[in-house]
Order: sequence, then C-alpha cells, then structure tokens
Amino acid sequence: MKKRVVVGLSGGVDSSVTAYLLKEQGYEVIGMFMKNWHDDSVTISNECPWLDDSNDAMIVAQHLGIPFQAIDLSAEYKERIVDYMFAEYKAGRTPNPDILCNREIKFDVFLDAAIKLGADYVATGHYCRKGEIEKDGKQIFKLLAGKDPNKDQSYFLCQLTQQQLSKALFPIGELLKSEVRAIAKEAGLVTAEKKDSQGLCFVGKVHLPDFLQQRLEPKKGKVIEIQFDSATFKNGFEASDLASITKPYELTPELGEVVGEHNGAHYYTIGQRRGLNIGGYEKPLFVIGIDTNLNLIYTGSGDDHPGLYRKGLFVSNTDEHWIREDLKLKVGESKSYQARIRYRQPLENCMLHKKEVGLYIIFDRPQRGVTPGQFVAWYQGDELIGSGVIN
RNA sequence: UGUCCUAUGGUGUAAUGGUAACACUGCAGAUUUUGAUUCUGCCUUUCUAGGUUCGAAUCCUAGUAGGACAA
Repeated sequence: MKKRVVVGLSGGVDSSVTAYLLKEQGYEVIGMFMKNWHDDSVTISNECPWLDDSNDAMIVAQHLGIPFQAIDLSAEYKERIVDYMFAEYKAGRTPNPDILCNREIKFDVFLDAAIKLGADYVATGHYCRKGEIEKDGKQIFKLLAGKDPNKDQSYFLCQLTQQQLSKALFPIGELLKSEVRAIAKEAGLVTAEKKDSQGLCFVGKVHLPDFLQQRLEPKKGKVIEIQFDSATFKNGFEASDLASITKPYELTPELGEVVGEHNGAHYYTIGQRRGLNIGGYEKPLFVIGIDTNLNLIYTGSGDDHPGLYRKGLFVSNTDEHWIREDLKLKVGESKSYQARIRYRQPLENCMLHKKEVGLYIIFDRPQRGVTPGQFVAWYQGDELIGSGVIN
C-alpha cells in the first residue's frame, strides 16, 4: 500500500519540487497550503503575497494531479510565534521566529492536521536530509545538512524532536538549488522561476521597527558609546572559568559616553549597525549591548570592537535541546563539536561543557554578535546534534 | 568690553586661487526562509552681505555665530 504524505505547499519552487519528487517516488501525495498570516499592512510591498502564493500552490497541485487543501493556522501562529516574538523583543532579546515556526507550526499543528488526514509523513521544502541508524536496538533519526552547502537549512530545524523527525521527509535535501529549479522547469511547474522567499516565514519582508511598533511603544533613550579599551571586555577573552567567559559583558552607563538618542532599545539587536542615526565617525558604530530596563543602547566603533565578540556562551538547562537524545551530555562531561549561532554561518570548532546549571559552549575563535534569544546549533560534521537558546 | 582663532552635506573632516572630496549617517537595491552582518548605488555641502580676480571654500572688509585668551 502506498504511503500517504502531506506536503506543505508554500507556493514556492522548493515545496513544489518536493511534491513532484514524492509523487514520482510513488507516494500518495496531498498538497496543503498553510495560511498563517493575513495582515498585509505591515509587509513591505507585495500587495497580498499569501493570495498569490496560495494560488501558485493550487496550480502546482492541479498540475501534479494531487488533492489540495488550505488550512488556516493563523490563530496558532499568532499565539505561538508572534506573541513569542514580542515577548522576546520586549525583554531585550532577539528571537528566531522561523525556528519556532518549524517546531510549533509546521511540525506540530500542521503535522497533527496531516495525521488526521491519515498521513504517514509530512514533507517540506527544506534543504536538509534525514538519516536513520539503529543503536541498542532502537531506531534513531538524524538531521543532516542539505547537500547544497549554500542553502543548507538544517539550522532552522534545530529544535525538532525524534518524534517530529520520524514523521518528516525532505526530498530536496539531496539536491542543489540549481537542480531544484531545473527539475521544476522540466516538470512545467509554474513556480520554476519564482524568486526565493525572504524575511519572516509566512509574514514576508517587514521593516522590523514598524512591525514591532504594533505592540512595543517607541520610547526615547540614550545611546552610549563604550571605548575599545574598556576593561569590561577582558573576561570575554581572558577569563579562565566557564561562568565568566560566557557571561554577557557587564555594561553600565558610567563606562561610556552618551553619543545619541534612540527610539526604543527593544527595536535593536546586538551587532546591528544601521538605524542608530549617529554619524561623524571614522568607523561605524555597532550595537554591542541593549538594556530594555534602563532603555539604553551600548555601542562600539569599528567592526573589530571587542564588545562585538565573545568566546563563549551559556545555554540554561531548560533551553537545551538534543535531537540526538542518545548523545546528550551528562553533568561533568565535555565534548568537542562544531557550531553556528546563525543561519548560513560557517561551522566553528567549539567545546561543550555540561555542568549542573547548564551547558557552556566555548569556541576556538571569538564569535561576532553572540545574541541572547538566538539559537546555537551544534553539529558533528553534517549532522545537527543539538541546539539551545543563547542566554 | 578688548584681542585672537574658527565657520564646508544631517555629523566629522579634506581640497598649491582653477570642475568641492572622503568617512559616518540616511535612503534604495542585491544577498539572506529569523534578527543582524556584508555588497552595490543614490541624495544632500562652501554662514550672510559686499569687494579683489578671467576665475574665490581659499584673498580683503563688514556682519552673524561658536570657541580661546584677556578682565
């Protein structure tokens, strides 16, 4: 009997080819379009993007001769993703909504809906691969990087569980983007030439401060510049104990000078250059810290400013997640991995140290823009082993 | 009040009397299924009024503004 798989058709080329390939492989394929957002007022350009996308998804489904449905998950999306975004920004952290969207929407609510339709699997157009091994008589799934090094999207799936992974299929993970486009063209899919989507998944390209102003009020505050040679940056590089080398820099107004004014510290993120509105410098100013309680932004001049770099970071116990539960470190253990702290960043060598309070990650080289709220994902070669929220 | 110094895009600065430039900021585009970063392009400038000169950001005079010294 044919296995039944529900494909999340987004109206883009990747998910179109996903559906096409699965059909070719002999699955019984159902196409499903998720509508998670319908407020066009906050997006840049694109009058009504989801309508076009929904249309394209339907045309692709028709072309492939598969059943098509649309599902409205905007209530769940708002509750689990949008609310989380605002809460994080309000707290002075920088969320990653798309990682949450995969964990909470595509591989949770959507997966449930698929299972209700009798599906054995769900499939998405992610550039990543799934592996499978047996260990101690138990079946274990691996999340592997996509074959296209330039498009690998395993990072966005770093919060999936074994259970979720067991139900997932990623057929385009074996392909290069160029191959996906070629297949789409050959198969006569209308999405073959369509531009890749960008920005917030399901919401689209937004001007973030405008988006955040829906719920976070502008509030004028001071921008403070901290000099290159401030002593506060020492522990980021030289400290020997894990706790102090992974601790965010302790910045206070007394360490620097007021150089400007901003409209709300919660609109900014670490490493950010634009939007500060302060000119006259030889080297640009970058955000090196934000304090939403005092409504302050700390900056440093030049992209070699020490405040921009950290050698380590900390993940608390509750924010620690292992895709490979069998490889989870026990308290007192350490292990060498490679990791990234943002999408498309080359993997960096690092050491994980599991302690009672949580997980310390120390990189061989200082990392730029280590940002609380963002996710670190650690790998062993091609395989994503685990991930966590940066503290 | 007296003397001296300074005045160039939004900001900081550059330009032997010969087409006003660089950086930062801002804006737009490219890249990117988070936020950022990065790349490309674009906008905007000689304090005011006279004068010298073929020609003035540049020299002269006055005004205005800011700063320093003097008291």
